[in-house]
Amino acid sequence: MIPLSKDTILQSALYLFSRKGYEGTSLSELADRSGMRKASIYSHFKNKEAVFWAVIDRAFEEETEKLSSLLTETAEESFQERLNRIIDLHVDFYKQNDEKANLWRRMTLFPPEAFQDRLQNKLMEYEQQCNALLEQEMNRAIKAGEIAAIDANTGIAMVLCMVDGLFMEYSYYTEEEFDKRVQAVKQMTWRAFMPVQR
Amino acid sequence: MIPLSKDTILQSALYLFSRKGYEGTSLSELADRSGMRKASIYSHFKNKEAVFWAVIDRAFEEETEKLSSLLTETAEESFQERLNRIIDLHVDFYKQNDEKANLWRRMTLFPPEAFQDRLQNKLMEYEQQCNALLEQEMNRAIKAGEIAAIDANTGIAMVLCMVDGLFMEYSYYTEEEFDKRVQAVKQMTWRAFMPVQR
DNA sequence: CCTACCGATCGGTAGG
DNA sequence: CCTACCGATCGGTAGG
Repeated sequence: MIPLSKDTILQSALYLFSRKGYEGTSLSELADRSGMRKASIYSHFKNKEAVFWAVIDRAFEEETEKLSSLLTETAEESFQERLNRIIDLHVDFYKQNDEKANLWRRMTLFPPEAFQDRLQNKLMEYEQQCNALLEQEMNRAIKAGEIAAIDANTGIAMVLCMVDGLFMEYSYYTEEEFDKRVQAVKQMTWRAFMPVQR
Repeated sequence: MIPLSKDTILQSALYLFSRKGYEGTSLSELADRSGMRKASIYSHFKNKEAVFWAVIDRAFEEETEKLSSLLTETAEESFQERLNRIIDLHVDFYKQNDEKANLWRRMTLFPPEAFQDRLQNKLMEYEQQCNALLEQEMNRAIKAGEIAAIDANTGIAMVLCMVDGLFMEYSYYTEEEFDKRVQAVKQMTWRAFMPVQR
């Protein structure tokens, strides 16, 4: 459906934008990597900005889709299982989509100035979905006595903070060290939620 | 001690590097902001790279100093207090040194390619100190029965992950929303550590 | 601290 | 998809 050479440009752009950022990637690098001359990129995209949005829109679509499938597919599972699932969804994303995860990291923290607002909107949409999944699940688990009676927003804030922390840490620890951290985080997160006698 | 105009360049460079990154900052911008011509920067620094390391070295020195004072000053306090202190040390840093914190964020995740190794070393030094403080304190608190008998490395991993998560979140939430998250994180972190009967 | 300049590279266009 | 080109800007230097 998408012409071969256009798709090649998009793949090369994902690679380069994730490693060098938008401003740090030149159209001639992009052309080299795509096996054509710089000017030829303009037969597929209006300008550099259009390449950017094509890459970003595609990446966001794929991830929001994954999250909403998780939402429907795991409706029957326990809180602890579902909690681990949402952590794993993110951890697997960091591990298996190295380039896309790194692009996400860049766009969250250091968006190109001119694109900041439009990117912020896209990120908020994603976070809303994540929040909804967790809130619904948390309230259900509290009622069932499966976890302690914590304020749902407090619990959600903590889970998302752990996910964000792992997100950062993945890019500067070795894979072995990172896996230890994921285990530690799951264990301690569950300790924070489990019901206790006081 | 440091000549006025040299210090002005360093301040401007911190401002610009934190907002636009190293490669994204041009020497002419830096000159404009410092109230001089581009060529004049070369009377104070050998080249752009030398400006970079002057900014970075200064920022790291200040932060490692703060951490080691905390280590000695709070020796008498309880685990929960000291845990909150180390979270606050970082949160206050994000809030009160906006530019420096943002520079730190950039250098952790997206270091300029050529400087990556030297930066990694500096960051590891800092993390070692943080680790040492927490490990010593955690083992003491476990022995005293003040917290549950968790593996120290597991506990440390969780605290650092929360701090890293807040680090990311500070740059994309409003201050009000962020403060709520800090409170939530402190509360849930303590729940994960407190001793329980099972 | 300045003016005046260097070669290299940037994003983008003309015209085919 | 190409060759050939544009004005603007980059980091850095000469010489004062």
